Amino acid sequence: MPTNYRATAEQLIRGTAQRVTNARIEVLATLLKADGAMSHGEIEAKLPRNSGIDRVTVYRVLDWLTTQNLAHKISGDDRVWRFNAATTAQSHQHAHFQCKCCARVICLDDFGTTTAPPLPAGYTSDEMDVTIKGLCADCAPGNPAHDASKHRHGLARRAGGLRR
Amino acid sequence: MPTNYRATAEQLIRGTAQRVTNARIEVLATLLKADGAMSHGEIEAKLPRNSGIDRVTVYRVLDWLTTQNLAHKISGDDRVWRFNAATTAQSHQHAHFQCKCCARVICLDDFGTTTAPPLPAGYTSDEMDVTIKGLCADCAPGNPAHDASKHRHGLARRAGGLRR
DNA sequence: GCATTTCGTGCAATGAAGTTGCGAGCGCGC
DNA sequence: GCGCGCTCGCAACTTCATTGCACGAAATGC
Repeated sequence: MPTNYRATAEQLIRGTAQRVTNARIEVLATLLKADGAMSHGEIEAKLPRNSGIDRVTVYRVLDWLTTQNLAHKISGDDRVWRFNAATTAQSHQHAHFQCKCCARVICLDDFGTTTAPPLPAGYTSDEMDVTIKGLCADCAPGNPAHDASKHRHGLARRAGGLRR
Repeated sequence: MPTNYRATAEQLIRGTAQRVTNARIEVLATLLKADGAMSHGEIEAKLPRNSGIDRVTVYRVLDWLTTQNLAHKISGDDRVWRFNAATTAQSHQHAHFQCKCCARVICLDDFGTTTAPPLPAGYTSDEMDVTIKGLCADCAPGNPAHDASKHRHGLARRAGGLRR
C-alpha cells in the first residue's frame, strides 16, 4: 500500500489539532483512496490485514471524521451508511448517485439546477439532499463486462438466510 | 375508529384484482389516515389492538402495497423505512421533507424546479429523490408548543443501551 | 527522558430493524 | 360447500450499529 494517501490523511488530521492516531489515519487514507462512497463494511475490508483496527473503532473514527468535516455521511437505500472523504470544500448541498444494481454510491460535484419546493407554513429547511438512482457504467445493460455474479452486494441482496 | 378509511382501502385493494385480506385493509387504512410517512413501528403501533396482525405481516403487506403502487417507500436518515399511501398519481420523482428533530417525514407535492446534474459517462438514471432536511412546525425553535420530551423518537435517538 | 493526564481503542454484550422457513388458515373461483 | 393456492403467525435468525468498561497509547508538563 503506497504511503501517499496515508501522508495526506495524516496531514489532514493534524490540521484538526486533535490527536493523530493510526486508526484515524488508516480510515481516512482508505476513504481518500476510494473513488466513491464506502460503506462501513467495505472500509473494514479494505483496511490492511495486520492493522488490527476494530470494527467499533472504525465506527467511532468515521463519526469523528464526520464531526471534523473530513468526511461526510450518506444514507443509501439499503439501510447502510456510506462515507466519503470531504476533500473539496463541499457545502451542505449534495447530489449523490446510487446504482440500483451494485449499490455503489458516488458524489456528483454538480448540483444541477435546483430550487427547493415550497414548504408548509412553519417549516424551515437548512439542508437538501438529491439522490439520483439508476445504473452505473459497470451495471449498464449494454456493458459487455456486465456480470451478474459480480453484483452479489447489490441492493437486491438483503438476504440473511435461516440455518438449522 | 371510523370506517371511512377502511372502505377506501378495501376499494383500492379490490382494484388490484388480488386477494383482499384484513391485514392489507388495516395497513393501507392506517397509511391513508396518516398525514405523513409512517415507519413500520408507527404503523404497528397504530393498528387496532385486537387486530392480531403480526409484525412480519406488516412488513409483507407494506412490501406488497409497494409493488402494487398503493404505497411508496422512503428511506430516511435513521436506517428506517417509511411508507405512505400513494393516493395521488405520483411519478417516480418525489420530494420529501424530513425533520431533523422528530424524524417526521412528509411528502411534498411540488418538486421545485430541478434538473438532474450531469452523470459520468455510461451512467443512466431513472429516478430522482429530493430530500429537504430541517425543522418541522412542531419542532421549530420559536414554537411555544415545543417540548423536547415529545421528541424521544427523533433522529438523535439511536440509543440501544446496555443492560447487565 | 519520565511521570501524568487525557483521550482513543479492543472486546464483548446489547439493541433495533428487517428477513426467512414452515405449517396452519383464509380468500376466492369453481 | 370444496379445494387450491396465496397469506398469516410464529419463532428463529441476520445485519448494521451502539454502548460500557478496562486497558493502552498520545500529548503535555516537568
